[in-house]
Amino acid sequence: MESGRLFFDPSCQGNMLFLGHGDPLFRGPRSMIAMEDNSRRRPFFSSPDDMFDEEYYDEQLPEKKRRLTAEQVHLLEKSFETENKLEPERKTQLAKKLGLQPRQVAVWFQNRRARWKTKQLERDYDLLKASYDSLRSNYDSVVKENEKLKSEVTSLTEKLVDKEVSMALISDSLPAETLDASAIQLNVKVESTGSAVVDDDGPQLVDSGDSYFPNDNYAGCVVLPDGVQSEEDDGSDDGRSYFQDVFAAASAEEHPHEDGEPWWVW
DNA sequence: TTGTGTTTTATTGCCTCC
DNA sequence: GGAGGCAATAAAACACAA
Repeated sequence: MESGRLFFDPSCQGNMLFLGHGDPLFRGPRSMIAMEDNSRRRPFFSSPDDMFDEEYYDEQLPEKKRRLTAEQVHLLEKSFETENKLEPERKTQLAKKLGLQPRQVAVWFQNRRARWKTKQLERDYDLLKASYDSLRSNYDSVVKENEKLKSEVTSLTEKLVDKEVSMALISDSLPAETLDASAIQLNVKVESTGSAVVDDDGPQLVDSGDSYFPNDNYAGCVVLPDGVQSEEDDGSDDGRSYFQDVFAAASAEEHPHEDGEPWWVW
């Protein structure tokens, strides 16, 4: 780039350069002291009055850009903390106080806002990532639990089918009263495994077509074993899973402005 | 000392607001 | 239309490892 940038170095006397927006920037005396020693560096202007001292326009050696002194930066930072926008009056006051051009103060604030914004974005990213990680961890544990419950259902179903087959065989060869007694016995045994597959009311071993699940909580998120059909599986399912709801809820919580959109679409 | 990556200062061009 | 803000960018200044 560097089109139209003019540096006039006074080589210790003063300098002038033209900045954007038509602002001529006059630079004050510069020292030859090494840059690493900030405290000993001289500012662009030794005083506001120097800026308009004619002798600064005399020399025209190429100027290099110099950093603000620690004190200047400190004051600018303090001012930025109180208000990150710069109204004209404050700009003029600050410039006078610091021995800088108002344009320099404005540029400093502009760059400072840009740095602040970058940092803010980083912070937001970290927060979002932490939130995502936590949600992901929750999701993983729920999936694990779901898998565990599914295998439990499969195992219990297999046991149940075995018993039903046995009962069918027995019922062909035994009198009715013996069969009733066996059914009651079987009922008690299954109940003792901790499963809730049998109603408290009494023997209900005959396949009634009812769901194995005590309530609707699992509908839609548990895949039933082959041959076992949920009562809810009647085509009325709207296709939304439990996890979608969870994520939708989490999404709404974190991003109330995101109108119903799931988090993974952002 | 030098090469390289980062930070700071400054410019340019575009946009918005009054 | 001018002033001011912002994004993108250049380039000097600086830090630091090899």
